[in-house]
Amino acid sequence: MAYWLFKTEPDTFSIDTLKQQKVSCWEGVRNYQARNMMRDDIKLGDQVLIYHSSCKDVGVVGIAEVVREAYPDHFQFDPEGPYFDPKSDPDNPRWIMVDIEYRRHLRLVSLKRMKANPALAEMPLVKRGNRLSIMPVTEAQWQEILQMTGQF
DNA sequence: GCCAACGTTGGC
DNA sequence: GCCAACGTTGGC
Repeated sequence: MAYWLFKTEPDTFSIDTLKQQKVSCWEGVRNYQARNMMRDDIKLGDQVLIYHSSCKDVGVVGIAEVVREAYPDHFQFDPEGPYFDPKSDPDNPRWIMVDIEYRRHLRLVSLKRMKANPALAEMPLVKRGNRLSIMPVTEAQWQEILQMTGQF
Protein backbone atom coordinates (compact mmCIF):
# COMPACT_ATOMS: atom_id res chain seq x y z
CA MET A 1 0.00 0.00 0.00
CA ALA A 2 1.32 3.43 -0.96
CA TYR A 3 0.66 6.95 0.27
CA TRP A 4 -0.23 10.04 -1.77
CA LEU A 5 -1.17 13.66 -1.40
CA PHE A 6 -3.91 15.17 -3.57
CA LYS A 7 -4.34 18.92 -3.83
CA THR A 8 -7.73 20.51 -4.20
CA GLU A 9 -9.11 24.02 -4.02
CA PRO A 10 -11.82 23.89 -1.35
CA ASP A 11 -13.87 26.54 -3.16
CA THR A 12 -14.25 23.97 -5.94
CA PHE A 13 -14.10 20.69 -4.04
CA SER A 14 -13.32 20.37 -0.34
CA ILE A 15 -12.89 17.58 2.19
CA ASP A 16 -16.43 18.42 3.33
CA THR A 17 -17.74 17.82 -0.17
CA LEU A 18 -15.94 14.49 -0.23
CA LYS A 19 -17.46 13.54 3.11
CA GLN A 20 -20.94 14.29 1.78
CA GLN A 21 -20.36 12.33 -1.42
CA LYS A 22 -18.45 9.53 0.35
CA VAL A 23 -16.94 8.45 -2.98
CA SER A 24 -15.84 10.86 -5.69
CA CYS A 25 -13.92 10.74 -8.91
CA TRP A 26 -10.79 12.91 -8.99
CA GLU A 27 -11.30 14.60 -12.33
CA GLY A 28 -9.46 17.45 -13.97
CA VAL A 29 -5.84 16.43 -13.49
CA ARG A 30 -4.17 17.93 -16.57
CA ASN A 31 -0.51 17.41 -15.86
CA TYR A 32 1.47 14.57 -17.41
CA GLN A 33 3.56 13.77 -14.37
CA ALA A 34 0.48 13.51 -12.18
CA ARG A 35 -1.36 11.53 -14.84
CA ASN A 36 1.45 9.02 -15.12
CA MET A 37 1.39 8.44 -11.38
CA MET A 38 -2.34 7.76 -11.53
CA ARG A 39 -1.89 5.46 -14.51
CA ASP A 40 1.08 3.47 -13.24
CA ASP A 41 1.35 3.72 -9.49
CA ILE A 42 -1.90 4.58 -7.73
CA LYS A 43 -3.54 1.35 -6.61
CA LEU A 44 -6.68 0.20 -4.87
CA GLY A 45 -6.36 0.70 -1.12
CA ASP A 46 -3.68 3.37 -1.31
CA GLN A 47 -4.07 6.08 1.31
CA VAL A 48 -4.44 9.73 0.32
CA LEU A 49 -3.85 12.95 2.21
CA ILE A 50 -6.30 15.62 1.12
CA TYR A 51 -4.67 19.06 0.87
CA HIS A 52 -6.48 22.36 0.52
CA SER A 53 -4.74 24.92 -1.71
CA SER A 54 -5.47 28.51 -2.72
CA CYS A 55 -7.54 29.28 0.36
CA LYS A 56 -7.37 30.75 3.84
CA ASP A 57 -6.21 27.61 5.64
CA VAL A 58 -3.70 25.99 3.34
CA GLY A 59 -2.64 22.51 4.42
CA VAL A 60 -3.54 18.87 4.95
CA VAL A 61 -7.13 18.45 6.11
CA GLY A 62 -8.06 14.79 5.85
CA ILE A 63 -7.60 11.24 4.65
CA ALA A 64 -9.18 9.31 1.79
CA GLU A 65 -8.62 5.93 0.18
CA VAL A 66 -8.33 4.89 -3.45
CA VAL A 67 -11.38 2.80 -4.35
CA ARG A 68 -11.02 2.71 -8.13
CA GLU A 69 -7.89 2.68 -10.23
CA ALA A 70 -7.28 4.76 -13.35
CA TYR A 71 -10.04 5.08 -15.96
CA PRO A 72 -10.76 7.73 -18.59
CA ASP A 73 -11.70 11.19 -17.30
CA HIS A 74 -14.80 11.89 -19.39
CA PHE A 75 -14.71 15.59 -18.48
CA GLN A 76 -12.05 16.01 -21.16
CA PHE A 77 -14.74 15.50 -23.82
CA ASP A 78 -17.23 18.03 -22.42
CA PRO A 79 -16.79 21.21 -24.48
CA GLU A 80 -18.89 23.17 -21.98
CA GLY A 81 -16.86 22.11 -18.96
CA PRO A 82 -13.70 23.53 -17.46
CA TYR A 83 -11.67 20.39 -18.13
CA PHE A 84 -12.32 20.13 -21.87
CA ASP A 85 -9.33 19.13 -23.98
CA PRO A 86 -10.07 19.55 -27.71
CA LYS A 87 -6.93 17.62 -28.60
CA SER A 88 -7.87 14.46 -26.75
CA ASP A 89 -9.00 11.57 -28.96
CA PRO A 90 -12.09 9.69 -27.66
CA ASP A 91 -10.56 6.45 -28.97
CA ASN A 92 -7.36 7.14 -27.06
CA PRO A 93 -8.19 9.39 -24.12
CA ARG A 94 -5.33 11.53 -22.93
CA TRP A 95 -6.53 12.10 -19.35
CA ILE A 96 -7.56 9.69 -16.63
CA MET A 97 -8.83 9.80 -13.07
CA VAL A 98 -9.22 7.60 -10.02
CA ASP A 99 -12.00 7.39 -7.43
CA ILE A 100 -11.39 8.03 -3.76
CA GLU A 101 -13.54 7.46 -0.69
CA TYR A 102 -13.70 9.68 2.37
CA ARG A 103 -12.04 8.32 5.48
CA ARG A 104 -11.78 11.12 8.00
CA HIS A 105 -11.05 14.76 8.68
CA LEU A 106 -7.77 15.70 10.32
CA ARG A 107 -6.97 18.75 12.38
CA LEU A 108 -5.30 21.13 9.94
CA VAL A 109 -1.59 20.62 9.38
CA SER A 110 -0.71 23.93 7.78
CA LEU A 111 1.75 24.33 4.95
CA LYS A 112 3.65 26.71 7.19
CA ARG A 113 4.20 24.01 9.82
CA MET A 114 5.09 21.45 7.19
CA LYS A 115 7.71 23.79 5.75
CA ALA A 116 9.15 24.29 9.23
CA ASN A 117 9.48 20.56 9.87
CA PRO A 118 12.85 19.15 8.72
CA ALA A 119 11.35 15.66 8.52
CA LEU A 120 9.19 16.87 5.63
CA ALA A 121 11.88 18.80 3.77
CA GLU A 122 11.96 16.30 0.91
CA MET A 123 8.26 16.52 0.14
CA PRO A 124 7.70 18.14 -3.26
CA LEU A 125 4.96 20.14 -1.59
CA VAL A 126 7.32 22.20 0.56
CA LYS A 127 9.84 22.78 -2.18
CA ARG A 128 9.70 26.15 -3.80
CA GLY A 129 7.57 26.51 -6.86
CA ASN A 130 6.26 22.99 -6.89
CA ARG A 131 2.97 22.67 -8.70
CA LEU A 132 2.32 18.95 -8.73
CA SER A 133 -1.32 18.33 -7.86
CA ILE A 134 -0.68 14.69 -7.01
CA MET A 135 2.49 13.56 -5.31
CA PRO A 136 3.86 10.51 -3.53
CA VAL A 137 4.27 10.55 0.25
CA THR A 138 6.69 8.23 2.04
CA GLU A 139 5.54 6.20 5.03
CA ALA A 140 7.81 8.28 7.28
CA GLN A 141 6.29 11.52 5.95
CA TRP A 142 2.80 10.10 6.38
CA GLN A 143 3.47 9.16 9.99
CA GLU A 144 5.05 12.54 10.66
CA ILE A 145 2.04 14.44 9.31
CA LEU A 146 -0.36 12.33 11.36
CA GLN A 147 1.78 13.05 14.43
CA MET A 148 1.54 16.77 13.66
CA THR A 149 -2.23 16.69 13.92
CA GLY A 150 -1.86 15.84 17.60
CA GLN A 151 -4.65 13.29 17.20
CA PHE A 152 -2.62 10.12 17.27
C1' DG B 1 -4.43 41.12 -6.60
C1' DC B 2 0.50 40.26 -7.17
C1' DC B 3 4.04 37.74 -8.95
C1' DA B 4 7.54 33.92 -9.02
C1' DA B 5 7.95 29.53 -10.79
C1' DC B 6 6.78 26.23 -13.76
C1' DG B 7 4.73 23.58 -17.88
C1' DT B 8 3.25 23.96 -22.60
C1' DT B 9 3.17 25.79 -27.15
C1' DG B 10 4.77 26.91 -31.50
C1' DG B 11 7.96 29.35 -34.72
C1' DC B 12 12.16 28.60 -36.61
C1' DG C 1 15.42 20.39 -30.88
C1' DC C 2 15.86 25.09 -29.10
C1' DC C 3 13.86 28.63 -26.64
C1' DA C 4 10.88 32.78 -26.16
C1' DA C 5 6.27 33.74 -25.22
C1' DC C 6 2.42 32.60 -22.96
C1' DG C 7 -0.89 30.62 -19.59
C1' DT C 8 -1.48 28.54 -15.11
C1' DT C 9 -0.57 27.50 -10.36
C1' DG C 10 -0.66 28.74 -5.83
C1' DG C 11 1.35 31.10 -1.72
C1' DC C 12 1.18 35.37 0.21
